[in-house]
Amino acid sequence: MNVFDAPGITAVGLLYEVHAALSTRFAAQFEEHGLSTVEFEVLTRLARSPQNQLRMTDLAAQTTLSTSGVTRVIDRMERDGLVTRRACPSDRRSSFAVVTTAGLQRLNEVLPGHLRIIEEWFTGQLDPESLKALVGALRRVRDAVHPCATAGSDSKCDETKEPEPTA
Amino acid sequence: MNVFDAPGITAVGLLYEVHAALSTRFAAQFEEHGLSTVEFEVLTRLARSPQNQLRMTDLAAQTTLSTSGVTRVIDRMERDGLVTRRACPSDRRSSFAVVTTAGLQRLNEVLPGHLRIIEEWFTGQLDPESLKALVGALRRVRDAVHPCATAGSDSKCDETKEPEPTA
DNA sequence: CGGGGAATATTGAGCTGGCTATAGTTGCTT
DNA sequence: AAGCAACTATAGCCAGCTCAATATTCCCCG
Repeated sequence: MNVFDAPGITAVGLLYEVHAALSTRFAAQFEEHGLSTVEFEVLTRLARSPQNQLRMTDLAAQTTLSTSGVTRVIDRMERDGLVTRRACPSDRRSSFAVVTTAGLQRLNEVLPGHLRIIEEWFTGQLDPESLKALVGALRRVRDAVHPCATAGSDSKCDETKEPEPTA
Repeated sequence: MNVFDAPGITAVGLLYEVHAALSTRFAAQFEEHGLSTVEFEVLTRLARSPQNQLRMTDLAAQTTLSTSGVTRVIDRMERDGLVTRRACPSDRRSSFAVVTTAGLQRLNEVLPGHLRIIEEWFTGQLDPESLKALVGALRRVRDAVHPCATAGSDSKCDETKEPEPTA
């Protein structure tokens, strides 16, 4: 009847609802372990990077934060002992954020519950074919609207840009 | 090999990526018309409500904002002439937010482009069967993790809680 | 070499939203 | 009928983020 019932609106609305529900649930579990969502994201990104480290700029590119946002979240996490800063030997402008053993341990405390929630709230709700269809459709959309897609052969978008882990 | 390649992580990561890409694109278009994402969401919610109005509390329940957040966004939108406050005749504690004709006009300026972006970035990337599968899967997850689902027969979750329009 | 433009991280200023307290209102209960 | 608990909107305070400005460093090109 009205525009708000358009199929596209419904689909996007569902996507937003699921995203919001998952985000809220994830955040609640992160908080049980004294982490915010961005802190978990930073830990994850660092832990899956070579030598458990990433330049501030690259960390910003892999998260939803600006570079100044990264500076501040690393400030907090360094204060809490989860990461440290390390000067880049080859470029004195850059500095690395390195996850500490305490940071890795914190991540290991959080991950099992995180995976359990994903299973309980998301993947476990779908039979394998539906999940495969969902992932396939999302991947197609992602590939089509990926920042690289619109920027053409932008070299900034190299293969190191992985799907965001969960946050 | 490592935990980050678990299927659930990949699926959630894709969901987050698509959500982030759409959010960013939507926000850019909203900004062309001088609206923020929450302002668009408020306009949409009001416009699809009876008499173009909603109590502050109900508006908060239908958005991602707290009640004080709603107070403030309505402050800004009232200042910009998009909505007005109206006292509730039957309950002097409540007040309605009512969308003005200027607000409706602004919404009508934004919506066509919004729908076009949804088509271009999302639904248009999928063949009809894939889109149907995607919507079906999302709906199943949504129904399973919907706030009402965990709260049991919580009367606060009535049928007026629709899928979020797009933001 | 050496200068100008790009890149990098950080800081300050400002905006936005949540949490909590508060004041006013309602309606139930005894 | 009175009191009390719940509800409603708002204001104060604070956390976290982005944007713009800044200082330092790198690189390219003459």
